[in-house]
Amino acid sequence: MISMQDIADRLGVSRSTVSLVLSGKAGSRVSEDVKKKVFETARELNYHVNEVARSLRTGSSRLISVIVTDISNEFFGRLTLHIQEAAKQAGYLVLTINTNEDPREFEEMVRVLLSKKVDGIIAVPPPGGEETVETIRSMGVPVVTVDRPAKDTDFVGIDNYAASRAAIESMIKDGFRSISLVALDLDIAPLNQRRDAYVDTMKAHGLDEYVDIRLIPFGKEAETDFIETLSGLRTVDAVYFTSRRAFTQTMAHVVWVGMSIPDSQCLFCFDDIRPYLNALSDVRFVEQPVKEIGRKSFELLQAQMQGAQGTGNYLYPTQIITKRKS
Amino acid sequence: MISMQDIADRLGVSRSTVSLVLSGKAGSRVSEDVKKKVFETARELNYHVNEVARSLRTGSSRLISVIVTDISNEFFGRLTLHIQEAAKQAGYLVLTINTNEDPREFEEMVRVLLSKKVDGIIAVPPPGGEETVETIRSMGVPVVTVDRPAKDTDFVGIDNYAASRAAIESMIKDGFRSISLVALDLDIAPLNQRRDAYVDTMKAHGLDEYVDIRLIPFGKEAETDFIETLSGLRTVDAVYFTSRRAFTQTMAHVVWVGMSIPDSQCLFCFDDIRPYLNALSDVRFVEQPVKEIGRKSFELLQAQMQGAQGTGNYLYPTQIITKRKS
DNA sequence: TTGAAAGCGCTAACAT
DNA sequence: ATGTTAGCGCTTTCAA
Repeated sequence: MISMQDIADRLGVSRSTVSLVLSGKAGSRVSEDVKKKVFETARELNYHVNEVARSLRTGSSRLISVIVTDISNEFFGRLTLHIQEAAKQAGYLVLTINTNEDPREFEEMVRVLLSKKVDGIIAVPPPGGEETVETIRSMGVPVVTVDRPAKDTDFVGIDNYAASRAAIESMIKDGFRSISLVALDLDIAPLNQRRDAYVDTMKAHGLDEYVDIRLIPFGKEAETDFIETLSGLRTVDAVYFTSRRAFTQTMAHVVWVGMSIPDSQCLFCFDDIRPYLNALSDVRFVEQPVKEIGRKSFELLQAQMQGAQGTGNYLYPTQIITKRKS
Repeated sequence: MISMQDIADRLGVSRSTVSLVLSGKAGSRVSEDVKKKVFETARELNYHVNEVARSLRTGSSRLISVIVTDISNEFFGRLTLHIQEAAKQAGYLVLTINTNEDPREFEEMVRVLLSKKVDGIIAVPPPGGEETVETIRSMGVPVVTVDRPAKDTDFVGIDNYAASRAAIESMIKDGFRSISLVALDLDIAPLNQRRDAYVDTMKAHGLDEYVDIRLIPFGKEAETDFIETLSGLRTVDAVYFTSRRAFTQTMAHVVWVGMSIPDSQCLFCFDDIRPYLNALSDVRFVEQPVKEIGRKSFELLQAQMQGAQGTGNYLYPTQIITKRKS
């Protein structure tokens, strides 16, 4: 492996001179002549800086981590994508981590990441992950939470309650009365808020009797798990899915249990299901500005890495998309 | 920051002793008494090993990279997930990279990764990325390609030609004759092979006159780009999408241009579209064993990291899933 | 304008 | 059973 020493030896200069030149910090401290020779020799020898050594010396790894619950979930995939784009611009590489909604995995991976000396962490904390977020903070490592807030940290997300209320009201306004809710059986803030807004809004409109909550067992795939969840769902006016995962899992199973979806039924999903717009007669969904959320979270992390305090909440507006088959 | 030296000072032993104990390499070389004290003190001081220093010293970063074209694409999201799971088991962290199908980004990021001293790279090479793969190899860094093969490297994927032929034959067998193909306008091996198999199979069955290829401009989102692609598509017996992205983009736009999908039409997609099974009358798709592909690619990388040569092709069988609305 | 020297935190060969 | 020492490749202060 070629090191700066090799270049220095070749040219009969010291390795500090080479370092100065190659890291662009030479300014007028090194003669143009020497500079040119250093660059030439570096190219000739096919020299590449060893970032590990640099990290050890400078104390900065130029590595951040994005911790999500499941990278194969399209929402988190996009979120990660946009954070990566922003990070790349700023010269950071990103370590992605999946916690699978497990606080122990979260904690374990954070420990590893801190050992790896990441410069910052953007996390979607799993249920019960609050202390781990606190650990990160207490180690003096910048941290931003996304999608689910945590105490005393920058948070970027949406107002789930308000967005969910708007969703329910859009359906009620169009005359749907018996609206059932389908959700993953998962105790996380966004899903809880969406559920609460559903209940409150239904009650506010005198539709108490139609409140109907069905939970999909999380992490299971067996068809039998769905039988109960789906039972009688055909007869309601509308179905409200509180996450895309809830929607796609239901859609994937609905057919296996011999169900079909009535043309008159309205399907409302929290999160983008644009590709389904054509296939069903009345589909609506809440769109989160995931690109903005991703970019903002990196921006906040970067601010913290430059010394900012970081205890703000940044809520983005959502949008309801509606399309009825004509 | 607490270092091994701090622990050594506290106990009046040398830091090599501490290192030996903490890295589990002590064996019988250090007395049980000292071992216990070292562990205790480490806990007390809340010591965590500095992996950067360790990497510099050992020459191994315990970091690998997964380079895909787009992490927000569900197929690649799942692939990444499964690689991460395998990597975590083996004690590696993974840096994910998006190339956006751009060979220049691919090359640039590989340069950065090599500087970061990653122990290995699993890549989905973008079109024109062959030399960059060669660069990785020439630097002596283990590399495995997935989804798209490259010369002289381990490759994991499927037999796209055979799978595509089987897809077309399944439709022909059921009496569909005018079968149109919709694909992303992208010059990459898997898509080309799927297209070739389509043409060949149609011809082999005397359906030359129905061969009809429609390309979706890659990376554009404007509705106008789809008008031409979709024109007249309503009248064919079946539509064959050579990737999920082609399918979802089409489905998302079909409705905006005032189209609908006839009940008699068969939609066939390369890649899992299970959630759509219910929504359309005759949907079929090719399923890739993405979990196996992911795990195998890490396994091969690991073998290379342990000294294996690595020039094998590993093709996995695919499966056709069919569901008609009853 | 350049060089010498120290040191980041760790490991491992070699002594004792 | 434990300590000494050298050094991984780099940056940075201080001296020349």
